[in-house]
Amino acid sequence: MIELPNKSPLYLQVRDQIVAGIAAGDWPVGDALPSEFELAQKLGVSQGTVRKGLDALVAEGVLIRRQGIGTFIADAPDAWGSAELLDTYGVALTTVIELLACSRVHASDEVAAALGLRRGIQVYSIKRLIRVGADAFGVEEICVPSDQFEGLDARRIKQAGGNPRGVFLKQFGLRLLEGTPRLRTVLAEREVARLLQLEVDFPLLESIRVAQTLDGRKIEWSRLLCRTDRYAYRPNCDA
Amino acid sequence: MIELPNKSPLYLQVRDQIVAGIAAGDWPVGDALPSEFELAQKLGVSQGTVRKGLDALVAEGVLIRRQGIGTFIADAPDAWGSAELLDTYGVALTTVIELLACSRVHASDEVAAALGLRRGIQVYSIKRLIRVGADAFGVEEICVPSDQFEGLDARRIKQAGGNPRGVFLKQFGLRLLEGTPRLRTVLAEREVARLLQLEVDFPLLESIRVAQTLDGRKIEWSRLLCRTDRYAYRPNCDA
DNA sequence: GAGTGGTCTAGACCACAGG
DNA sequence: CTGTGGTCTAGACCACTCT
Repeated sequence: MIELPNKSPLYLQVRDQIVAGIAAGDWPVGDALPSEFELAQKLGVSQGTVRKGLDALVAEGVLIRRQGIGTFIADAPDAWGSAELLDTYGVALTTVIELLACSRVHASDEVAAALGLRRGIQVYSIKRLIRVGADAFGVEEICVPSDQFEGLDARRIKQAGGNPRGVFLKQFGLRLLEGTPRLRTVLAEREVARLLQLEVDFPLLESIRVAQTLDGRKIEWSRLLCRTDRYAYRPNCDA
Repeated sequence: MIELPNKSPLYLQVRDQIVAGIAAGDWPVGDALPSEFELAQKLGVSQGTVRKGLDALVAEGVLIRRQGIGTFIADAPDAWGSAELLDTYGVALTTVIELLACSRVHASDEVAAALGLRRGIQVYSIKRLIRVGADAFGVEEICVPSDQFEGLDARRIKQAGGNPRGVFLKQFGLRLLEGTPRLRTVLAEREVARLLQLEVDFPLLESIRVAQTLDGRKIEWSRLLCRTDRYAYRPNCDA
């Protein structure tokens, strides 16, 4: 394609061009990319090479192919939605998410370390309650550096159907890929116990993840605390 | 390739042929497959099609490609080895596995249900202790139907370096692909508490997985019970 | 029918490992 | 040097969706 004697394979350069185009907002969410043949011509490579370049993005869930129709920019799935909740007999349950708060706070040392930020820098903290039916299943906290998401607030998240990832993508142009969780069991502290209507020190499952942008910058830290006496949690770790 | 008007794409048929060849023991663990061009000629397809057919198996870890050398049958990774153990600051730790027992027992209802077996049928139960340094981190139980692994015992597992998957593959010709875990927090029962040198009711993390063969038969159930007060557990769920 | 993704080929060249 | 995996092309055809 371009004249630069870049030694990386052409299909990776194609991938990078597409990623750059997405980041630049060439094609908003839901839009179709140019066809594989168009892209091939525009980039000066063959259709097969374009196809291979897009394969990885399709596998990552960034693009969606529909035979006979086109290739589309995928919407941002909810961070929580990428997991499954099972009852004690393995049947999948559906959940409802309730936005509790979105506030600007100082990053805890843990969050700062995980995201490679200076200690005490400001982050947005988004708290959500996850219900299954009338039952409170878990609470989730999401932290992102405030300088990358200036003006984030509960209103904007609610407008996006309560999905922070949707706001990150559509309002701030950042798509996040989930990392694999770090798991522990912890005992419920007072605030969490209250939200989940459990006694203090009830044993909970903690799942901490760091998500990164398409170009590999770690940018979101999240922690899920949930009860697993009535349900089992099945993370899904692609990324 | 073959004359059957099979409507599945050629590269999937190639994949199936290779899988069949592996199952038939055409190439033992560590052996090289014929080159991509040889396979192409033998199967009557082009090299690109063979390559695409092998891609999935490479991604699944069944095959290993080495540029300039060849494509090799991968060894069976230890089920536990596919996870990571982190200390409280995110540094990866190495573990040592100790085989505790391998016995023939009646399947619990849970195991039978997970593997689609008749209730109470016989299974082999393999128990292992996972240490980090001198510290007992967790206990793992693996159950497989006894009729598929006639003659399995502790001696054979020890000969394979304590890795049951190695025995399954090399002695019984069955390669297993890991499923995603179902997670819960549970309280330590007496036997587990004793093995981990913890008091009864100490909160543990439980991770239950079902692994299946290359052709999709669920055949192994495993449960890990581990302490996460000093360590964090990071499963790795590819499959 | 026209346009899209999905597959396949034959042949070419490159990058790498080994004798 | 040869043989391997790894990339790339040009062109072909199929399968699907929409109009």
